[in-house]
Amino acid sequence: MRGAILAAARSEFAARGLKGARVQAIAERAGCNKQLLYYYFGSKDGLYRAALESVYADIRAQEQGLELGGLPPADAMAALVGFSFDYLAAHPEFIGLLNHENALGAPHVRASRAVRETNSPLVDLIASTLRRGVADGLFRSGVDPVALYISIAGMAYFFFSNRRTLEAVFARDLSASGAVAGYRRHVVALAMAGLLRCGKGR
Amino acid sequence: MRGAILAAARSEFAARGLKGARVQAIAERAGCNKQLLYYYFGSKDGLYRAALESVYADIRAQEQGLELGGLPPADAMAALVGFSFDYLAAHPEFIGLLNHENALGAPHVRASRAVRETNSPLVDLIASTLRRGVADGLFRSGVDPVALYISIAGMAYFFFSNRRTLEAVFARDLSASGAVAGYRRHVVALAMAGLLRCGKGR
Amino acid sequence: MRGAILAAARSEFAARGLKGARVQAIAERAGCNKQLLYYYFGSKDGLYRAALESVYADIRAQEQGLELGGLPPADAMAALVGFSFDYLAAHPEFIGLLNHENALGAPHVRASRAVRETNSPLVDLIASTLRRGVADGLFRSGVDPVALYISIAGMAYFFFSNRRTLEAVFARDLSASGAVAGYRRHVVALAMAGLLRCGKGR
Amino acid sequence: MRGAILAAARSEFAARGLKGARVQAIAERAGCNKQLLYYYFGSKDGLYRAALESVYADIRAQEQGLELGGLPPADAMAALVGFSFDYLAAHPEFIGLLNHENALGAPHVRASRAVRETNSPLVDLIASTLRRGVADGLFRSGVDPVALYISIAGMAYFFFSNRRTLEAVFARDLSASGAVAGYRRHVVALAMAGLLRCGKGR
DNA sequence: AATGAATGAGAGTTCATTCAT
DNA sequence: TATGAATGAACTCTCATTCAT
Repeated sequence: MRGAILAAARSEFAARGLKGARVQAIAERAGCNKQLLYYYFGSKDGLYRAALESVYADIRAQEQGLELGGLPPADAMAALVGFSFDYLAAHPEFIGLLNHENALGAPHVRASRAVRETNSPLVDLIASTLRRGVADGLFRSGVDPVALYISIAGMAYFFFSNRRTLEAVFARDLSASGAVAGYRRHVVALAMAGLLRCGKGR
Repeated sequence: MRGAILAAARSEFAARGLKGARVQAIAERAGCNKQLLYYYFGSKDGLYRAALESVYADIRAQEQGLELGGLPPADAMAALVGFSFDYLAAHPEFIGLLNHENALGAPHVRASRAVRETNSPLVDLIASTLRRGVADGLFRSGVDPVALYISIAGMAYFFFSNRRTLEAVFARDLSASGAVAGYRRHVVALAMAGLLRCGKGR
Repeated sequence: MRGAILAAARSEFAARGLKGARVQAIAERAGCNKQLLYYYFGSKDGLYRAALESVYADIRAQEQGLELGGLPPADAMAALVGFSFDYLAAHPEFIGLLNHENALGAPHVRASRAVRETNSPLVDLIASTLRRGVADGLFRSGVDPVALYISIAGMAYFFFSNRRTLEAVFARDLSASGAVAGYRRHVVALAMAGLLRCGKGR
Repeated sequence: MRGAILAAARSEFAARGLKGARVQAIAERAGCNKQLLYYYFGSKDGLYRAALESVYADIRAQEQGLELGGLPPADAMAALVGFSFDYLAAHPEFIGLLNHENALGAPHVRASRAVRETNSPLVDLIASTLRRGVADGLFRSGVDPVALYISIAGMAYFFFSNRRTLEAVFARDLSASGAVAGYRRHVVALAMAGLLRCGKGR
């Protein structure tokens, strides 16, 4: 039951934010009554924090499953870009929660030790892959791994996060599987071309 | 007074979204009382729509001011990337409004003819610049202008939109002017390197 | 214009009562703006009083037009009953205004000299007709003219005033002209039979 | 508590109508806070419907308690007229609710199955009593029972419903117990005389 | 673990009315 | 005579939360 409440909370908070979400709606989705949420999580805010931590825990688990050390740097980097894209494609709730949390100024993420420690493994992975690629004479040097992570994630994140307005202003269906796949190729190509030294790897 | 209300609404809706924003707070910021909002805009929703259209009208005006036709393709493209970045840096309200609108599924943007017709000029500019660059043998061919716009905008948008959580998980200050300038250089470099054919333009 | 406002006010107050009526709606019906109502009538309440007095003035004028002195008592009485019925049939606004005024405890009617003096002519007419009929041996004696007026008016008033609920609970259309005419015959017959001494007049 | 709210609602809606009634006032009369009304009845409108149905249920119950089958037709009819009068005398809330409901066009009564089925027993009682009286040669024939019900009820209803304006225009106290009793006698006499064939029953 | 009853705080909206022109 | 701008006062309704069971 606790798990069901948490899952319902993730959806509801992702869709409507902390204040916009309705305790009643979460209870209904979870198939229980409101008071049980208080029994388990103390308050709406407590439930929100738990939901937020649970999505960060999930992405951390997935990232730690990545085994790219054995791959050549270019393949490893392409896999990383693809993973970032695919994870966001598969987890719209993660995007919704982050957007609302950022709108609030991210106080809960700041306050949560568990969350703060989440993304480091991915940046480490990027840093080491970059180093290997530079050492091989394959990648441009001087690329900041954090900046690279942000730009790679941003290309995918913005596509999914702002899909509805983009569809409206460009009069394009960006939800069709073909459109998503096409954009994924574009992102991987742009990122790889942006990293590779000329004359190499193509 | 009407203008003051609209400006206050832009801030408040950007910060808290349609439901989260308080009519009272908007009135206070505008220096009038709540009822005047209803007098001018009919409802909270009507005011929200007006605020949304006003920010789109603003960005359209700025984009139409861009005169890149006379520049060489590479310079034009670099200017475009820079403009996208700088506009978002200067207009956090635009980001806030868009995020909340997307969280709702973008019904107001869909419904607004004025907004739907907004972004085309920029994509046309990208498309013609790309064509010129490809004709010069400078840019890779086969790049979709809409995808390119989304990826360029996304790199900047995500940085500003998710700055707070990124600061928390990477334990970095991304708000310092140096950090912003550094990331801007990264984005321009990555985008240009991603577009140029090798051996050209560098 | 003043007349148009008054007519609009009669409809609106009849339909919704003093508090339920909207100043804005009255102005729209009259084809002017709200502020003009204040210019002419000072306040919503002042307009209400004017509307109330105008309908009472109208019914008084109509009643005073009745010339029944020359008719035989039975004919005169039948004409009176018919007139009461027909007036209410033709003036639903009168009914609406009276209902709402009574719901308030009739403070405006009490306060208005003009209104207080309205109905006397009709009761005088009833009283004299009754007297003549009793003198002729035609009518029962001992009938109170005020009570008679109330019962005669009530039979018609209730029919028109409560028509909608009566239609619902009796599943009958009471608005068709046949239904109204049938009920009118019933009322006249019942009243006349109730007044006549037996063996007389039939 | 639910019952207390319903009773308070009956008074308040009867006195001021659906829109005129104040939720706050109902709550105060019931001795609870506003929100509890919403908890039990969902909305002001829902509470209004419940109040309306409860008064109809009450009058139905009272009517069904009438046992007139064993009385001679004239006595039965006189009892019926008296009952109608006395019920209205004792239940001013019923009158207030009906007046306001009719002013709205009776949408709630129309929509409520429970209410629509209410009044039939009384009309059946009138119809059978009329038949018995006609068969005995006592009553006039050709009297429509529904019309008879409306006229009988109307004589009483109008007296109570419009008492305040009648008092004002006739400068009479119609609220004194003597006045009410006198009018009651008048109504019973007029109705019975209106029904009886001449030479019978007197 | 689960639920009906109850409440304080606050939100959006409506409306009569006034003022300046 | 006519109108745009502005406001105080209320009103309905929603919501997170608590308590007793």
